[in-house]
Amino acid sequence: MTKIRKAILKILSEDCCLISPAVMLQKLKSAGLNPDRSTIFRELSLLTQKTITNKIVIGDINYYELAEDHHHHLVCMGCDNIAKISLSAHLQQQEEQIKINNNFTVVNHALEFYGYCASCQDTNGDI
Amino acid sequence: MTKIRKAILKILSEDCCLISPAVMLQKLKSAGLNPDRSTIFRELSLLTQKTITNKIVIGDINYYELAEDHHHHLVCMGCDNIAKISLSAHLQQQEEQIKINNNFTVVNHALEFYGYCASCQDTNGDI
DNA sequence: TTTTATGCAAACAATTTGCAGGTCA
DNA sequence: TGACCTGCAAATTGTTTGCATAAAA
Repeated sequence: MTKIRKAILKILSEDCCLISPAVMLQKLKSAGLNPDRSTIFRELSLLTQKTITNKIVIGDINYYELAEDHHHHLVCMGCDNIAKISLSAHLQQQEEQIKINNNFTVVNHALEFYGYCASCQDTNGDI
Repeated sequence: MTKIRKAILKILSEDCCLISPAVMLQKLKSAGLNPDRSTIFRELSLLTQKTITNKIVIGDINYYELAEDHHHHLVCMGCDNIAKISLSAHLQQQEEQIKINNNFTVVNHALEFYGYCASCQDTNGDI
């Protein structure tokens, strides 16, 4: 448990939602650390390998989030903002069906909704 | 409507599921064309921009698929195979709820389930 | 002390861009 | 013709790797 790893885990738990390697680097710098980029890539992929974090790709950017805090995302195509929502209960049903119908054991899922948030709906007229 | 664009659309409709830029290049070569990589990137992002295709990222690989043939994916973490399934009816309900609860207008979504297919379950014991 | 993590520099791969020439309507 | 498409080469970005040093167990 090194300084950098501890700081990364702290940032992940505070920021609670998605964070990219680049932003992680910024935040570590703000916290007084100055790690190499490669260290961050190595650390985040290690954490993902250990299923402590999940990796999610949205619009060409790789994001990481704590696996324990599972949820889904509303991605605004107007302002690129990403909000959280949670539909896990419904998907759990689906996953049971998938086990039965497809003989496929689901261990994880990713669900993103793309569209327009309240303010971008206004900007673009009534979509 | 150029030769290359026509060929790309043909390949997309035949292969029906996900296709990466690299594989698209291979298939175009098999079809007797020899386009530059940049042409493929340009073409696929143009098609995506026109919402003719959707871009999906699974395991660090960018895939494209025809938007009209919408479905979801079962991604096997053992053998990396990707299968299609469809749960659209169920998600439509969710999208209406999102409109009401979050004032967010959904125009598209991506849903991938990660887990183990029938044969990989056997290989890994009873997961 | 033995393993594991880190920084640095170099290597890599996928994608993007500028530009000049070619193609399509 | 005028707009768009294409190939080529170069640039850019995000990520990975090898190796020597430093820190952790």
